[in-house]
This record gives sequence, structure tokens and C-alpha cells, in this order.
Amino acid sequence: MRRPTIADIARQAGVSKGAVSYALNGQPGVSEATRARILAIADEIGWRPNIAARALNGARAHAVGLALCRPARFLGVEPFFMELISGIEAELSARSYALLLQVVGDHEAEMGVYRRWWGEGRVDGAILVDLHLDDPRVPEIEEMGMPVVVIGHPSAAGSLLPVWADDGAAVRETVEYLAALGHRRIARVAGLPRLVHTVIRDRAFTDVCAGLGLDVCPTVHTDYTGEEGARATRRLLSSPDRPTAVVYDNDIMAVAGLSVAQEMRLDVPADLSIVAWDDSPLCQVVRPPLTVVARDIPAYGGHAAQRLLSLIDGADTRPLEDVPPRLTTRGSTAPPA
Amino acid sequence: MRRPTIADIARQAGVSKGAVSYALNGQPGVSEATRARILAIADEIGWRPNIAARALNGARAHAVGLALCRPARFLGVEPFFMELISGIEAELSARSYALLLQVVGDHEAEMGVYRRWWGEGRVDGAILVDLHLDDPRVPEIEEMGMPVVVIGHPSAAGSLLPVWADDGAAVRETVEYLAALGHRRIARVAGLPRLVHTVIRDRAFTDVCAGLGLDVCPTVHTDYTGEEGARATRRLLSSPDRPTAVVYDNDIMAVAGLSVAQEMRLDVPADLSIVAWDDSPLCQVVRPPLTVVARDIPAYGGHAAQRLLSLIDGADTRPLEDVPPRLTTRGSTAPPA
DNA sequence: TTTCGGCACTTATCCGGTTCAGCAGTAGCG
DNA sequence: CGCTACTGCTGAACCGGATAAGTGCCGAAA
Repeated sequence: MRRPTIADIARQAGVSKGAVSYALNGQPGVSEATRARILAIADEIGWRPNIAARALNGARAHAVGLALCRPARFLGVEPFFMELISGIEAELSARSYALLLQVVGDHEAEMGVYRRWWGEGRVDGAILVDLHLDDPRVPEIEEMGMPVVVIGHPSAAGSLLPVWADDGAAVRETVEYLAALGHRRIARVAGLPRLVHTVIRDRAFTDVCAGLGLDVCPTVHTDYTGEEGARATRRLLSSPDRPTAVVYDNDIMAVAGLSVAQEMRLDVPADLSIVAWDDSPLCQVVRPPLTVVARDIPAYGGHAAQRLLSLIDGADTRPLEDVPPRLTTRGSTAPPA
Repeated sequence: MRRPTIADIARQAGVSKGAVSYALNGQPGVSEATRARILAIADEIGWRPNIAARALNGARAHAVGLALCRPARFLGVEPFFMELISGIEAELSARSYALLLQVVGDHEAEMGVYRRWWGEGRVDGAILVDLHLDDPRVPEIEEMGMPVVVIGHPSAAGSLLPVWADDGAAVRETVEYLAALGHRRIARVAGLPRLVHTVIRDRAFTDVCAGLGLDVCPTVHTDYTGEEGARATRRLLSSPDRPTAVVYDNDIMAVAGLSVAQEMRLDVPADLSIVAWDDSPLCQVVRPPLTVVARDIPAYGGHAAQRLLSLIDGADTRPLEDVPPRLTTRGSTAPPA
């Protein structure tokens, strides 16, 4: 049951290893007749190139890495990562690249994983997600010299190649829509305050609220879990001048917020409008279905993968701004009572 | 910026490549003084073994594969896979194994991926999920000779190593609990009918209902999506002798069912009891929080990874029956009105 | 004093591909 | 006819590490 090698093919075809290599790689140097014979034999005995041997010759590892740095219980919650991964993969597998995945606990462990992968020659590059403010990973990766695409805003990506979407524009669209419905008190239940995209959304939210002359526009930060989303909602809805609309930073918190509102005998959307970030089946399954800021996450991941492969090939390395998220209105938003 | 090799270390230490190799691998053949000097140099210049070179010497690839064969949009929905993956990873990374992940569209593509990974020497083994009835993948993998752990029932795993949990027992526990509450008409909204675990749950459900002498116990099959869960629920609740309890095969369908019930002005749990399969933050966030059949999915994945690594090492290859899922009661179940 | 054993290394080979230099054979051309 | 140019192939080196087979040297036992 030994794996066949090009030496086996060479023996059967009665030529040298070199000739077999040329034939199998579409290189000139063998006649068409010989090439056809070699290919037929290779196919017959089920030969596959051994990537280890190829990689040894300075060739690509034909794999890229993705280390996710969130506790397992948070990862399972949001469809975001799974969708992102499938988008990345669709692109990678079309080019016969493999994805190495690892879930780690903290940034230090994450960097350890990247160092190992890169040092061992396991990957040709990686995708970095969840940028922090003053993210220590950026300078460390720059020093490593590993090709990396950052899913996040260019302002925090250093010299790494960013792929990002204009979250600010989506926040503005959402708030303007709510203001047009007549809402004057809009609250935001945001994610982790140290994440760059949270900061960007925070700033856009504050700016557009001020620009529209809205009354009070509190932002509450959470860890993205339903519990904290529920707690934040409870606090907001208990305040004297409670908001008439709440914008959430993910879907699970929005659903939790919806439950809290219904528990407090508030009608959604009559008494409270709710907007979720990132669409998911979840948002369409609850009553009323949630108005969401939707983006094509698999496409987003696919673009990142494309850019990374280009970067690895030494080609086109310009930053890519993806299409901005779009507001999709459903039953959870309406003019305030 | 070339990656350092043992030749670099040998040059700096003034010894041969062989000596360096012995020193770095803890083999006898070098003095402790030399070993220490070599290790210090290796550490200083940041040397890492090139896995490609190691693999070429017949060593392990130190990676295992997982190909998921479900459309991307279904994958993101259920926390199951993400939790399973993080559990697998926790075990793998502790042993410095990497996980190769690929999302594919159908079984044929999945087998292509396994063939390529195995043929190219990229992986030492793989984990197979979502067993079908008469699954064509089982005999094909048996023929390939790749070490594989199957997450699923032994009856369908052929000669591959199964890791499974007793779903039937959990179904029995659930139905008996509902019957003890006084329910006589219990329905089941199941997943894809071709999956082995669906069949096992189906049979257990029918058997225990018959054993308890319950009135009508319909099972409706779906594709696991919220839409189909909602549709099935609507149909069940519109029937003349509608069930007083529904057991769902995942969490998203249970939540969809809850919304449908509330839309139909049925009180949960007074008019309808609901049980979900697999716990998730989602189940705790909705009102009322859902009674669930819970299992420790990360642990499950971890056990599968352990078994696979044992199998690769040629050690302990007995099937593993994991702890059965346990019923966790919350607010969505009560005696029928 | 010789011999043997073992330590601490070196040298050479191998893994499975890629790639380059070289070398027949032949066709083209003056 | 002789020279060049090209085709189609061979042989060997090489990638980075593992490892079997030496080799030189020292100390202890006969």
C-alpha cells in the first residue's frame, strides 16, 4: 500500500525521473507521446504529488492559516466566523489551497501559532481578524515577514494588507433611517470596546447622532454574549428617558434584547425598534423578524482569501474596500408610538 | 530573512548537521555540553523544524483533516460544528497537531478532498461526520487505508473507529419526562431523514411513544433550517388533535417553533411544551428559555481527536461511547393545560 | 602493551520531488 | 559535408532533516 512516487512512474514508463517531472508539470522537455504515456501511467496508479517533497524545493506549502482568538463558547454563537470561513474556503479550494485553523485563547497563543506555522513552513500566509487598538500582533507579524491579510480597517493594519468594509457608513444609514422614522432617543449596544471596528462604529454613531441633533444616544459596551446584551437592554429600558430604538452589534444580543423588551411588556416595534448587526436565520425566525445591517460575509471572506493568494504570489497588493453593509428593514422597526 | 536550517546551526556551533539533529531531538550521540550549545544557538536564531523535510523521512504530517459537507448557510446556523471544532482543536493543539478544514458541497467533493489530502501526505488521518445510511464514504475510506474516526453510530461506521453518544437514551429520557408531566400527544421535528443519527432518534422516539401507550406521535423531517422548522410547527399546531409538546432536532428550529406558537397565540409552556436538541446561548436568551437535550460538544470533539491520534499512533483503537446527552429543564416545558 | 568498548562525533545516504547541465540524435542551412 | 540549433531525454545535485554506518580517541581491562 505504499504511495506511488514519480520513480515508480519512471520505471514503468522506461524514462528518467526528470522526464516524468517535466511531463507531469506541463513543462517543455518531453515529446507529446511520452507525456501522454506518463500521464496515463500516473493516473492509472493513482499518483499524487507529495507536497512535502515539493515544499522542500522552496515551493509553496499551499496552505494558509487562520487563528481565531475568542473563547470557544463565543465562537459558536455568532454565525459570522463560520460564514467567513466557508467564504475563505470556497476561494482557497478553487485554487487547491488548504486552510489551517486553530482556536486559541489569547493573542500570545495566537502569535505562537503563527510563529510555529510560519517557522515550520506549514503555511504561505495567514488571515488576521479582530484587530485591537494598538494591536501587538501587527508589528510582530511585520517582523516575521509572513504575508498576511487583515480583515479590518487600514488605519490599524500597519503595513499589512487590509480588507475592510465601511462600517461607519452602515451606522450612519441605520441612524438616519431611525431618525427619519421619528426616533429621537437611539441607543447602541456595542461589542468589545477594544476592537477597532467597535471604535469605528462608536465614533460614527456619536457623530451622526450629534449631526442629526438627536437627544441622547448612549453606547453600552458588552462582550457580545446574549446575557450582557440582555443586561444592557434592561438597563437602557429602565432609564427615565428610555430609548425608543436600540441598535445591536450582533444578532444574538438583538434577540436577547427583544426577549427583554417583550418581558417588560414593551411592544416591538411600537414601543421599541430593534436593529441587529449581521443577518442570520436567527433574525428571521423570531417575532417580529429583525431589521438588520446585513453583509455578504462569505463573499467578504472570499475577497480576503483572494487578496492573500495575490499577496503570496507577489501580485496585486492594494488594499480592498469591500461593499459596505446594507440596512435590511423587517418588522422590528417602526415609528415610535 | 531566510528561514534558519540545521545547517546554519551546525556552522555556528562548529559541528556537523548530524550532531545538530541528534542534539535537537534529544537523541544520544552528543555530549551534554555540545547539546546545550546547539540548543542555545537554535533558540537564538529562532530555528523551527521544517515539517516538509521531516515528513519526507516518513514522519507524520502532524495534521488531521476535517471536511464538512453542508452548505455554508446551514453551517453558520448551528453552533454544533464550531463547538465541535474548538473541542477537536483543543486536543490537537496540545499535541502540536494542526487541523485542516474544508467545507464542501457534496460527498463526492468530500472524498476528493480526502483523497488529495491523503495522497499528498498532508494529513495523517481524518474525522468523518454526518454519517448517512449506506454511506458510500465508509467503504471508500476503508479502501484508502487512511486512519479515520467517525463521529456517529458504530452500526454505520464499518471498520472505521466510531465515537458516539447514545441519542436513543436521550430521546427516551425526554419523552418519558414529557409523559410524566402528563403529555399524551408529543411530536418530533427531526432533521434530515438520511442521516444515521436522525434514524436512530426516530426509532427511539417511535419505540418509547409506543411503549408508553401515547396517543399520536408524528415525526416530521426537515433540513434543519428555521424556515422548515417553522413550517413543520405550523402544520403540527394546525392539526385537529394538535400535540401538546414538540421535540426539535436542533436549537434554531426550536426557536422558530417558539415564534410560530406565540404568533398563533399559544402560550409556551402552558399550551405547548418545547424541547430543543443541543444547548446554545440562543436557547437561554429567548423567552421562555428552552428546555434542551444538552451535550458537551467540545468534549465530544476532543474525545474524537484523542481517539484519532491514538489510531494514528497505532495504539488503543477501541470504539468510544461518550456520555449520553442529558435533559436540562428550563421554562419551556410544563404539564399541559 | 595490546586490545577492546564506548563515547562523541562525522560522513553518507535517503525521503520525493524540481531543476539544471549535459549529451545524443537529427534537422536545417550554407 | 560540416556546422549550428533544437528536440528529447538522462544524470546528478539539491531542498532540510533523520539516521545508519563509519571514525578517531580515550580509558579500562587483560
